[in-house]
Amino acid sequence: MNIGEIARRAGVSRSTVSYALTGKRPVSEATRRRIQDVIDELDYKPNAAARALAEGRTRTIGLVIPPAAARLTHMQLDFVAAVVEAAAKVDLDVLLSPSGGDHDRSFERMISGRRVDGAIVMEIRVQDARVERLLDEELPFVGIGHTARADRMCWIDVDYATLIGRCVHHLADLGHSAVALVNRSPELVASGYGPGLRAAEGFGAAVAERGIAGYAYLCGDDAASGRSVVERIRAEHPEVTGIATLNEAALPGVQHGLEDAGLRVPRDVSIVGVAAAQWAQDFRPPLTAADVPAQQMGAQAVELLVERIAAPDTIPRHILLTPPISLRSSSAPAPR
Amino acid sequence: MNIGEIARRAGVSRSTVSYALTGKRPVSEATRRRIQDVIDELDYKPNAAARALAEGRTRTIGLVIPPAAARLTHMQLDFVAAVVEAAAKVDLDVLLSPSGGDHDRSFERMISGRRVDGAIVMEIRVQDARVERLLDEELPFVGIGHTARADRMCWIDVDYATLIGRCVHHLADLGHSAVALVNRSPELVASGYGPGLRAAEGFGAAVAERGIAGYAYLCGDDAASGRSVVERIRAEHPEVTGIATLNEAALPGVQHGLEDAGLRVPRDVSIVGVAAAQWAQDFRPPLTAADVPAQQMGAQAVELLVERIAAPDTIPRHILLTPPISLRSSSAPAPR
DNA sequence: CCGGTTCGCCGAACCGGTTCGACAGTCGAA
DNA sequence: TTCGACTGTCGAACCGGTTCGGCGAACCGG
Repeated sequence: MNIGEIARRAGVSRSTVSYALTGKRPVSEATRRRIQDVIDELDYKPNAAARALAEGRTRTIGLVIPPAAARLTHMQLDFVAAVVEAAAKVDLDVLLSPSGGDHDRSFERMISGRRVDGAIVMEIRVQDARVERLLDEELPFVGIGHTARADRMCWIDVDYATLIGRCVHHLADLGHSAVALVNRSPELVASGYGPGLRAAEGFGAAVAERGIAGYAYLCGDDAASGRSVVERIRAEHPEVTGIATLNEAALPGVQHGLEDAGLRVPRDVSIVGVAAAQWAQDFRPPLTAADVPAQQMGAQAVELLVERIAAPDTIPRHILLTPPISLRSSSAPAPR
Repeated sequence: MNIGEIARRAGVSRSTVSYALTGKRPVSEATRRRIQDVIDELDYKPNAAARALAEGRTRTIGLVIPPAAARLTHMQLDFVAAVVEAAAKVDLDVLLSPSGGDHDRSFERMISGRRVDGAIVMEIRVQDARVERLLDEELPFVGIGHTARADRMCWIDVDYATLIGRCVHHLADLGHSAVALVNRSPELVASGYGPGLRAAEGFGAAVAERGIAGYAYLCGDDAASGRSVVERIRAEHPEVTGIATLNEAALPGVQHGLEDAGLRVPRDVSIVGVAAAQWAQDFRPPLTAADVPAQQMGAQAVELLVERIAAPDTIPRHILLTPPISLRSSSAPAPR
């Protein structure tokens, strides 16, 4: 069931079969048919490893996701699904590597074993060892998020500073005069997670601009942490009536916490977030949020990567997204 | 940067380098060190495609997930994460293929291109073309769910019939005398999705056994469908006070629908489900549910697959899980 | 001192494709 | 009628590893 077998049965040489298959050189219609018939009969499919070895490319892209320990947010999940789908559309396979900031075995295998033609790396840090590694392996890649040295790489990112800023403005417009930011986990932000850092910046700037009180909180990416951050906010700044967040995972906990404190959303406290559209809609009450277009980002990431694989030495392109805020039911005028 | 280069620099033959690397034949300590030094200096990593070609195995497993169009449930998500993690632990890479009941290009590439040593196939149907394909390619695989001819393959499944039965019994124990089943989508069940079929069976049996009224509803896998199924239930059988479900995705909608009807959970209506533990906990109110141990299933699936790759001709093993129901706050005695 | 093991390494073949140079045959133009 | 171009195919080399048979040297006991 290899190419030699096909060649023998069709009475031609192996190279002719190869050319008939790839179309890289013309083959007469008659032989092409004869070969095709044999192929159909045995339903032969070329061996991927052999082809990869000879061609020097694998027709596979790597997708580096956060380690399994940290469960993916809905946004990330939608993104992964979109990447897989977009890749399938252009006949690329997707190899998964669950790798954190430091490159581990899985990541290393993927990169230096040349198992992929390029990679999409999620959850980029401001300083990211994986990016350095990819740069000096000269493997094409696209980051979801960007490092401090943004010009050296292709990336797609969401403008968290602006979005969180808009959340604050939205709350201020509604009359809220004391708001809190529920950021991502301390570890993540400490490790230089861009969205966390930029959300804090954007929050600070917007709060200052509007002259309202703003308190930034870090919060673990889980419901329990969400609940306890509400307790802290209530204890330290009971006057807070608006919450802006990019921490999806904590939100159910935040909700529980507010309930425990006898507070209703949005009557007593408004919540505005940055989240996956579907998820924001299904939240109760439906969440006023900047809907991150994760599917679109996934498709664009693949597009960008394919482009870069084809032309690795061009100037890296960047895409910075700033989706509008969708008004839903979780925000309302401040109580008085 | 290939094995020949290493060999030349270390002053040995290519085969010796190979043996030093794999340990498949003894190499003197002195040469081993010399080779290792060269390898470290150039940080050489063997090319995966070449190795795969020569060895006849790829050190990669395939994970066949439902197509991206249908978003994954939390259960499935946890499962995927667990598989990736478990695979990484034994130095296996994971190749993703989003493929529905009919095998498509991506699936076909994976299987017949021999890109993987084995596969884990999610969302198995009672009759599944992919299973047939895998069987006649003689590629080791593990199904999540089982076909009508269960003995021919390895699988892991959740005993939905029993679990939904237990949900009914739980509701009956609480005094509910009219209950409804919110099943998965009509298309899915029509296509022979085992859990949907067996949930209906289990529901029917338990309802009959307890002598209570039971109504089975199919329901799309999304919030909107959840809302409308509640409307239908209210219209057709207003006496229903208990809902059993395995449709995670519809549940937020069910919740909204009940709210719209002025009904509170669990005061007016109890809900019992089969769902991912984490998700059930974060639901509001926390969901009484049979917590499907998705992480454990993922790990077991990998384990089973590895076993099967090592010994393809043994009798297929099966694992049927029946996790206990965790009591949370969504179920309560029937109102009277 | 000799014959048989054992140890350590080498060379060649192989895995299954792709690709390049060459060559025979046909055709058209000079 | 000859020469050049083009078409269709072949053979061989190559991609970068693994694996097997064999060979020389060291080592052993008799």
